[in-house]
Amino acid sequence: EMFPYPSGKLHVGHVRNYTMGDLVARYRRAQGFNVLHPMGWDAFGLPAENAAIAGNAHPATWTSENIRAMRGQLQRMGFAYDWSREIATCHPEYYRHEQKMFLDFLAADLAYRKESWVNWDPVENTVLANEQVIDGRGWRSGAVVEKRLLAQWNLRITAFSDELLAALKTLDRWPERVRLMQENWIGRSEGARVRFPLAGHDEAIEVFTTRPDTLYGASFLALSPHHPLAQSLAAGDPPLAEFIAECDRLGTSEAVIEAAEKRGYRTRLDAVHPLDPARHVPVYIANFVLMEYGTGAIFGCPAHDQRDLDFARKYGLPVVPVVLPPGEDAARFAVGDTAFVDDGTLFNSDFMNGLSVADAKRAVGARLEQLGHGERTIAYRLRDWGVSRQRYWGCPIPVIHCPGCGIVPVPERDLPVELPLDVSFDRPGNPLDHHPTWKHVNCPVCNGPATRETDTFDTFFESSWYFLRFCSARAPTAFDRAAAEYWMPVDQYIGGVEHAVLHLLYSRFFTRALKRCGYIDLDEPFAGLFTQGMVLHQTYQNDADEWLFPKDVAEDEEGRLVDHAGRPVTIGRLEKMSKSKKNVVDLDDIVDTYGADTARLYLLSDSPPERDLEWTAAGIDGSWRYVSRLWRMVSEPSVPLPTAGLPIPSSLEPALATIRRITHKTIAAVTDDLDKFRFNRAVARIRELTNALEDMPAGVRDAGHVLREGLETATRLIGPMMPHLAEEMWRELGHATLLADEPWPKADPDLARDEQVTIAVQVNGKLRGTIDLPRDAANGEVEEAALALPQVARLLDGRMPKKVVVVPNRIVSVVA
RNA sequence: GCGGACGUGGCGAAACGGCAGACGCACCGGACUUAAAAUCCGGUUCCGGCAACGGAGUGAGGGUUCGACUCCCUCCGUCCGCACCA
Repeated sequence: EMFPYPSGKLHVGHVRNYTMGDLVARYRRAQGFNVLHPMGWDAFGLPAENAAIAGNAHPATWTSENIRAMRGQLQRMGFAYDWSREIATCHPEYYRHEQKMFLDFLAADLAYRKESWVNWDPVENTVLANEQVIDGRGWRSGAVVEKRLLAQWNLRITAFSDELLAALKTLDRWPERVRLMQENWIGRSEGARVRFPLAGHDEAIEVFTTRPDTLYGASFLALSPHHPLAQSLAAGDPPLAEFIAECDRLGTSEAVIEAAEKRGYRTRLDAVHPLDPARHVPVYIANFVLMEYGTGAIFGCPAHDQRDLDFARKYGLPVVPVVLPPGEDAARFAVGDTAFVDDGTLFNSDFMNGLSVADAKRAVGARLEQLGHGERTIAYRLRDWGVSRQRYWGCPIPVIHCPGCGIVPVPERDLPVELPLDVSFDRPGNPLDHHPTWKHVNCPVCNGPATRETDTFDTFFESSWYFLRFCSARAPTAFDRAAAEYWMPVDQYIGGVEHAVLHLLYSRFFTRALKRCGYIDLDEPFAGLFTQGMVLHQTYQNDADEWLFPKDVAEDEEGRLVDHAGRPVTIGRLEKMSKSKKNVVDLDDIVDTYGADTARLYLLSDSPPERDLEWTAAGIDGSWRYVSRLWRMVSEPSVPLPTAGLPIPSSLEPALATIRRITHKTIAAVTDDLDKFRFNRAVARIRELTNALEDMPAGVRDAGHVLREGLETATRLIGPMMPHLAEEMWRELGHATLLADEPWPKADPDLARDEQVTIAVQVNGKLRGTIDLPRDAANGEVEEAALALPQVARLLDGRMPKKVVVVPNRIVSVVA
């Protein structure tokens, strides 16, 4: 399972995740697999630092106290982890290894420092993510966010764009949804780079396009405000500088972009059409062109791109169609308010005239390459991963800034660069910057005065390789290669879908980067992935619009919902459990009241594991009743049980044979369900078995043998789900061994096979009755029995059926 | 806008193309109890019928098939991801 951030307390969502993982681990172990089931702590992160700023505790203390509390909760739930492999990423014994990895990435050109445009909050003195900018203002400070060009460390994930995309096909045990999300995120587009020379200058503007076939329809060029050329033009053009500054003020969040009007600034430059030097097109700076994608410049073909069309209409630029829709007349076709973006036949396009879009792309690509004006290429949406954070509670980035030597990596012998613990949080900004001594060091090259990098790694850095550390958690190196190659890849990974393009993509990249640096021969970290649903709960609000905890809501005498002050309470939406909405249940309360097993069983039984689950008081009560019933069945059996281990007599009363059959069918069905992650079905099958055992006929010879087999089977099958009670049941049934060490039961196919089968009979597709026959009866016999049914005979009314289809042991379909 | 998933009783849900609603929640009736809780027994898709039984039914409409919750097409709805990506 994905390891948790030690936020303070385990919540029910965690428990659902870990219950599934524990079930899989225990089930596979019982099947004889060598199972590694580790647990650890993703221990760096913002909440710890915020707690420190609020004056509560030092991040290190806060984090280790949370770990202690949550470890206790995990143990109370009975999750079978190998605690000897426990890791916390905030320990130098852990993060020193990723500092070494970073140095290796630097050497391999997989890490680099680059200036990039970021959202800067001038009050908090830190970079903000796009999500943290609301209406152009910092979400906490309310200050207008500035765009700043800042030097940040990046990991070159784009070096693996094509590999990461192509290898998705090999991840056949991943949810389709997650693979699609990664595919879209990587965003591969085939197209071409085209160079437009600038009229009267030696320079050229390079654009990226997926539609080089529409090149003859070009009527303008547009550059991103951050394009180097735009920046240099702005130096001698104050209105342009103002235009660019205005674009920057708007920020880059999607909501802002959505609302922003498309605007352009006409530069004094014109570009020469690469295929027709006589034609010149105007060059604009436009607010909708992204510097981060393609080349930061586009050519506009209004007839065949809606956005370009809108821009052209606004600024009065020509609209020249070059792709003729099927069935249109070339002489009369004109573009109105809607650009034509589909396939058609090229026209107005010189050598491409008459070609399809696909053929024209090939033709123009070849021509551009021949002329040296461009080349076919592939663009990706994926951008390199910026890992610098202006935060204290993270792994120090192991580099030194020397005024003489520039950026100098910390020599390996000086690792780890330990995070100092004697810091203060009384000033805004990064405590590492204010620390009196920590950042001042001598340059490892020239020995002159220098300073440490005070940014720390994004915490996704730690979680990108922790699974490797688990394979040999106390190794002096990052991991023991042989151990890692024995265990990896992770056979079954379980976690939330929210990491589809974060942790799960970063880890895939990291594994490949480590391979390139010679750490391990491994491409993919996670062979099997399962994304479980969230745990939801009703929300409650009183008439003062205050959110209420479920346990603070009660019913008054008239059955209305009220809070503790008697104010009326309304039921809100079903939502993911969250502290802010207070729709949470306290795990310790649940375990105190019902026990860990009841909680585990409930989390497995009510919904399919990939779907969201609503937590209800009635639901947990229901599981508790079943847990109690199971114990009663074992501790007060309805029929006296023979001693454990005696053979079951081979000839049994038919009623007993039926129960044995159900027992063995249940083994087969539950095994299949667990293999396919259908945990809710597995629980239902076990309940069916126990229902059948409760109907055990009294006073029949050998009933005790059959009941014992049934109860032992139920105990073994349910063991991985609720291990505590299962061990008690196993002992109560007279065994001295640990159930956890018992092998998984095997179904006996001979005992599971039905002797009699019930066959449905349809007439004209409608069910009209059933017939009971011995298993595998001859088709003719089955047909005869079906036609002999009075209901069938009545419908046939003496006629011969037109057709009879017999599906052995299942159904007879009569066409009258 | 692009991509994807999902629509089944009052509710959570089951159903290799083969008896729709397993299992559970809730509810209704009964037993036990002075009473309640717990427990046990029975019922519970809808319509008609005392019943046997008949009819309808898996978001809507069409199609393929002896047979469709399941496969195909169109539409409606809900949810999720991405999105000025050139």
